[in-house]
Amino acid sequence: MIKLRVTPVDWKPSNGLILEDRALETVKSSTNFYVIAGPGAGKTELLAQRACFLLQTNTCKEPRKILAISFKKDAAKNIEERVKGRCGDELARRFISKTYDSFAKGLLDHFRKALPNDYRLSLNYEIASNQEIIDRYFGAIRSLDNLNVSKEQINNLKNYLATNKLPLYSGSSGDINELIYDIWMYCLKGNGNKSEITFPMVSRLSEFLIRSNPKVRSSIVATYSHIFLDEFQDTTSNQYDLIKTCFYNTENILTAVGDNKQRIMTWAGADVEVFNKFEIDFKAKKCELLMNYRSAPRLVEVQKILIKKLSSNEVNVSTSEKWSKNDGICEVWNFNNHLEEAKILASKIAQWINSEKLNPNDICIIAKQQLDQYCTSVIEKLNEHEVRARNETLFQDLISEEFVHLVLDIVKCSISEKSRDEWANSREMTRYIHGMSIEDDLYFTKLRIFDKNFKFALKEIKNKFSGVKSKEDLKIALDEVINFLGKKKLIDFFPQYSQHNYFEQIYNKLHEYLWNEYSSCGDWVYAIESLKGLHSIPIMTIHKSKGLEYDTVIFIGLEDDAFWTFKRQTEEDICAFFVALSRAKKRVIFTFSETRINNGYIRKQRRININSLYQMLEQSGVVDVRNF
DNA sequence: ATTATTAGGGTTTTT
DNA sequence: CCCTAATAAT
Repeated sequence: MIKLRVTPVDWKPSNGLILEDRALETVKSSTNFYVIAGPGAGKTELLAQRACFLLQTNTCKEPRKILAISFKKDAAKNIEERVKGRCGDELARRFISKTYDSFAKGLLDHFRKALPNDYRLSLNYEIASNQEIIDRYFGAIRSLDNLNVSKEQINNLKNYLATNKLPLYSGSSGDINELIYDIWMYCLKGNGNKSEITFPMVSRLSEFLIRSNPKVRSSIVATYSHIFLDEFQDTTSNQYDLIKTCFYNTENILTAVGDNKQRIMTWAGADVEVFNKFEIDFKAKKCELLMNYRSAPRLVEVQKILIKKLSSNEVNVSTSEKWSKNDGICEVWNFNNHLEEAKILASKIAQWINSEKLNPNDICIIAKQQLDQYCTSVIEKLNEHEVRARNETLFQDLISEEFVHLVLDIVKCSISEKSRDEWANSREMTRYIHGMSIEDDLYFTKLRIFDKNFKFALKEIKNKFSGVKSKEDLKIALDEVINFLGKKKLIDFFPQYSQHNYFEQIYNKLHEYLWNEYSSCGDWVYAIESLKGLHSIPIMTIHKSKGLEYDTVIFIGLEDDAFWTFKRQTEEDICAFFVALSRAKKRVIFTFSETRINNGYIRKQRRININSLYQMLEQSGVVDVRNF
């Protein structure tokens, strides 16, 4: 096979994308770098371009790889797709995009036997939540009585479990260190010889085994020549320790990107100092980007006021040339009560969808938290306008599963001829699952047979799905898909499904949710698209919205009650507000309602504690709308 | 049995 | 912060 190589000097960003000079420098950099850039600056795009540069110029020398680490599965998927799209599947095979947890767990599973004796883990260990482990420990092993530990320490116990590097200090009888040590030992010993640990513990074990085995470490160092770290501002000490143990004082080149003004996870353990640590430990150079390709100029003006407040220096953010100077709408809408709010929002949204030809998923409804309390009425009123809106949280864990995607792709391309992407994806995926390798001498013969079987299976699947009359029928049809893939092969390919009932849980949920969609429209293609969220307005918390963008954002409830943490963590809450605001490309509406139902009580809403947020809006010329 | 006090929840991802 | 549920005190 001929491989086209580009010299670093000749290399140009693909898709005609223009990068700021500084960004281009980072893309081609051969030193450790960190990129600080606000919303819409193209941080992820920069990483994708850099991956293309490294692969296309063979700066990341074959067969070495690029390791990209993100927090969320969809973010990891997103950057992987961009790289595939830019430089093709062949080169993208050396681009490994993972979440922190899958990276840590992958290492642990591969090198489990190299764990130091005291921290041996059973072969088929299980993942549990912090709370589960703590509850079970105090339920079965120990009472709280004979402990020399404060109440606060007990409350924060779940945060302490994986705070420190291994090996643990075993403490003295009854104190916090001994307690933590004992819980660790309880987890490792586990239930009937099956260890049970949490994800943060996975990370700690992984870090420990790499630190204590130079050979393991050097194999990681040799595998990856370049490392990308996305959303770096939210990195915890635990995660940073793992990265540092792997790559400190090596030839590997690291690139971290992030934005301190979008740090909204310190309450969950994000390390405020992480960029400084990175700068010192890895002698990393800093690069600041000052473009906002996402938001219209009026919205960027509002963002600038917040940036000034958060960083106490003026930042001159530029906007994309596609906008006119006065583009962008930011308003506060005031209502007497939540029903009036729901009614007016729904009719306005329906109007936008019709007059501006927006898709429902060009619009996002955001609340600080407790989506049921803030958004139920709007959903009802939107339904009256035949606009669907849904709490995205309820679907996220389902639709982010690779296996769910595969099943939906297979069903869609069996039903509809116009599904080339789905066909190509599911064919490739199924080939992998069935263990077909291009290195096999009989590959092409096998491929012919495979394609024949695949075609036949699609036909069978189509028949089954076309005949579905009830929820039970759907189960039979889905089983047909699983049988074709082979449940065992599926589990071998996606080892996470070997956890005791993880697979069943997801499969049952898929069955139920897909049935709900199908029974309301009677069309499989539409049902699948709906399940993926293509026909509804997503509703989410600020935290979920991080990293996403929409034409229009409606933030419901810019009120004291929603920002009950404001006094305690003012800066973090201003960041949260900034994140919500900066999701919008063209228009963002904040609502304030004089009263709101909370747990069945009508509560008067105020804007006293969060007055500084309103001041900033006012300062940037945002108007309070009262009459509609 | 009634009232006073206290603790907990509410923003998160991950195989 | 501010509501609820559980527990303690009267």
